[in-house]
This record gives sequence, structure tokens and C-alpha cells, in this order.
Amino acid sequence: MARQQDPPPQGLSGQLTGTRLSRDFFREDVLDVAPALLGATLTHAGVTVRLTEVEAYAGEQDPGSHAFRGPTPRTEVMFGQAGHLYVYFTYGMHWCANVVTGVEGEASAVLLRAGEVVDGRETAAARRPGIAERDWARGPARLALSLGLTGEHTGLDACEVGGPASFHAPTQHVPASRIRTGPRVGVAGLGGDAASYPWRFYLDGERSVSAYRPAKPRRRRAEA
DNA sequence: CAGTTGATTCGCT
DNA sequence: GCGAATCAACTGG
Repeated sequence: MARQQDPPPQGLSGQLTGTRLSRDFFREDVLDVAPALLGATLTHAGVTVRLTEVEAYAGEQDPGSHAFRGPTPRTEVMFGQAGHLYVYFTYGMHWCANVVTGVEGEASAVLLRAGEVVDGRETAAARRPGIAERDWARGPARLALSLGLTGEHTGLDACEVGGPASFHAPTQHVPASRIRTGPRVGVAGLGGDAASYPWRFYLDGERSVSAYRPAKPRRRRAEA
């Protein structure tokens, strides 16, 4: 088959997205890739989301990572090639999407936590019936839903030219002063030490990013 | 706005 | 079995 052109990120007679992110971009250290993804876009299934919040997970060295206890059928893709998607199921009902980073075997990945829909709004609206636009991709499960990403898409190579998913760099430079960091959200296995891993990165002042909410230990209902 | 709660399936011990 | 990288709906301010 003839070599396909990089599919234009849809609609938007122009410059909503920058150059496509290559596999080399994702092969770098996850702590470098994660902040560099802020302001970048992910396009899949007719919708483009501009990323405003991500989290870094550093493979087998990271007690918060699904890869911490080594490869399993679920996490196998994390140990593979950078630029592939790792989409996992949680809380009995939600899908969340990551992109694998680093060298093969390292199992690091960036969780895509929030963004704003910048193209394919009709499609996104249909996928998020009755939900306010600012909430369409606010939160990892909502973001995956807006993009139509589920477990079927785990292992999908977002760097494959002509493939169904692609990342593109921000059109405008994102100043470092707009990037904030903080503890990761809802991560178990850290023994309350989430603050030791300030690997959540977000753009300050974005409506699609809510302020950090400490995960309050769930108080078992009504004492006495 | 902040805080609380039930929903519901899978992965791993 | 247990608990999860969460969400939507609801309450009260």
C-alpha cells in the first residue's frame, strides 16, 4: 500500500495543531515527556483534545505505577514501545488512557488526565450527552470517553503514520511559567507519601483543570 | 464552590 | 476476596 500522508487533524482550516509528535519524542524520560505534552493535542475517532493535565508513572521503580510489580497481561504494553497507548479499566466502569514513554522495557507512561475539546465538538457532544462542555474531558475517564478510547485501543501506536491516533505539538509555545506540578491524584501504594512524587503536571489557570483535591481518607459512615 | 456517596467489573494476592 | 491512576448526582453554603 502506498505510503499514507499524515492525516490532517481535522477540520479547523488551519493551525489548531502543530507538528506531529514522533516516536523519538516519547522515547525520552517520562519526567521530560509529561510536561512537554501540556498544550499538545491528541486526535482519535473524530475528536481532538488539547491536553491540560497529565501524570508521570515511572515503571517498575514507581510504587504508584501499574508496572511496579513487573509485567502482567494487563501491563505488558507498558513494557513495549514508546508512543503506544495503554488504556486500562478501573472502578468497574471507567477507561483511562496513557501513552508509553522511554526506552523499551522501561514501562514508564504518561496518564492523560484532562484537556479541552478543540475539534470534533459535535462528536464529543454526542459522546457526553447532558454534560457541560467544560467537563467533556475534565478527568481521565471523561477524556478517554470524549476521544472514544477503550480497552480495544490499548497497544494502539499513536506514532504510526496514517494510524487512527496521533499527537501534535502545541501551536503556540507553552511558557514554563504556566506549568505547575503537584502530587498525583488518587494513587494507591504510596502509603500516604504521594507528595514525594510530585509528578502531576498541569497548566495553570485552565478551566479543564480543577485545583488539587487531597484524597481524603474515606470516613466510614457515622461513628456512633 | 466543597463535600459525600453509590455504582460496578477487573486484576491481582 | 479486596480495592481500584473515577464519575455523576446530590447536598449544603
